Amino acid sequence: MFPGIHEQMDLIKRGASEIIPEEDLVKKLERSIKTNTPLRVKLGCDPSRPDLHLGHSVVLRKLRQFQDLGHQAILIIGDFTGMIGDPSGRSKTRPSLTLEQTREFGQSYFEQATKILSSERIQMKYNSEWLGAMSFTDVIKLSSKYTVARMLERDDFTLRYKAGEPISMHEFLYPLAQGMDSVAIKSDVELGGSDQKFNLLVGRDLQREYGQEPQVILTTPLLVGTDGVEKMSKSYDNFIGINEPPAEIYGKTLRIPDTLIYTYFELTTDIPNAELATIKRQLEDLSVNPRDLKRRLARTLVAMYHSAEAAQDAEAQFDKIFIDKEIPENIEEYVIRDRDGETNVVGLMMTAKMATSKSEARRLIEQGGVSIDGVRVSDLNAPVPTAKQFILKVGKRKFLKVLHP
RNA sequence: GGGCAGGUAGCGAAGUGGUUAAACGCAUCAGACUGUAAAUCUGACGGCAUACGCCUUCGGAGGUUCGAAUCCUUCCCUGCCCA
Repeated sequence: MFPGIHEQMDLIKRGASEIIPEEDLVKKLERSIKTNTPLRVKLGCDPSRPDLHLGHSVVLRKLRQFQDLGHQAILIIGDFTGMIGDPSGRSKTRPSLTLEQTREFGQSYFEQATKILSSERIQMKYNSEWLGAMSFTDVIKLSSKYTVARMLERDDFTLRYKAGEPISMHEFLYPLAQGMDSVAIKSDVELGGSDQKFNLLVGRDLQREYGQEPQVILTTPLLVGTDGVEKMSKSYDNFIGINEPPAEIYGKTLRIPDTLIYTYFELTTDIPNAELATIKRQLEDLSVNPRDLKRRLARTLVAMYHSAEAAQDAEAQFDKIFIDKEIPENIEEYVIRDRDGETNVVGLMMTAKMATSKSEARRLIEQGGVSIDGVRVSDLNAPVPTAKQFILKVGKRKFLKVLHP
């Protein structure tokens, strides 16, 4: 029923950043094959940000591979831990959420995650189920199992501590809470981004404390965002969301720096290893224009989250707008209503939400960023055209079809 | 509990009574150049006013003053040291 051990390890190791300890994973797999029992593979989700992006997809795809190998995926929605906010990689305390908010986000997270995961061999659990049931006594017992010095080993804590930045007590509880998740579901393997390493290791310690065989941890690299500098994250606004429309995914992908092309192919697509090697070579010897590889990457991603047709479409639209400088086909429409505020272009931009203030609208016009039906608006007092409908373009990529009632 | 240092625009960081809507850097946005890449260059970057100018901002509240981010009182928040 399960593929052979080498076949499994090959797939599992691909794109993994660390497996700790690897020999334990081999042992677990061997036993799984022998006893015909799937491994319980855990992935904790932080529901504080409800929109999944390619950065999340890296580890989700890893989980998917385990599913494909016949193992059991267990998605933990951290509704309870979401109230703490994971301090990983943060230089600041995160805002805490209410249980209700995290629940809501959790549901949406699951829906999005299943775009990547298989609907077979998957379980979803909210960790409030067991964490919420713990008494203060339980929490004291739990915290007695870890020392302050060990907590401070964690890079981000150390950095913050040395920099004189605040660290709240409850943040120390986060790794412990996450570790309890592993105890609660008796996980064999836990996946996470490489910034999760510490938390995942705590899970091992706690399982041992609670008399279980420690989980193996597998970390995946952090995907660099579209800015080419920071890790992909909503708060840096450098993300490509898996729920975004085809045109967005396509356009954003084409805007990533060339240096990321290979990594994106490697971590976010299913392109076979042999192809990957070719791409790497092409990028190195420049036998292919990097732009063409990037276009392929963009098509691949749109196809993954939408469809092959959508990918073709997105590319055609893109070329039309940016290469032929034409206007796209499906533009949002706006019907003029408030005639007082919309006698000139500046007012129209405001009410149609193409600018956040009149000052901004003026600024955009002054800088030559606004055009109507392809003609640059140069007059700050330019009246709204009387034509039945016209195309308002702001910046490079914001279009609006404006209609008179 | 005591002592000290801080809280300035998205972030970092100047500014200690008036010419400060507030230097500078980063981020952002627009334009040029391009492959909507990177790099680079130019400009903008609180709001309202085409401009003059006006209004609102420097943790919160109150006060002193012709005038405060800058002085005083008080409250909230943070870090460090001592106990």
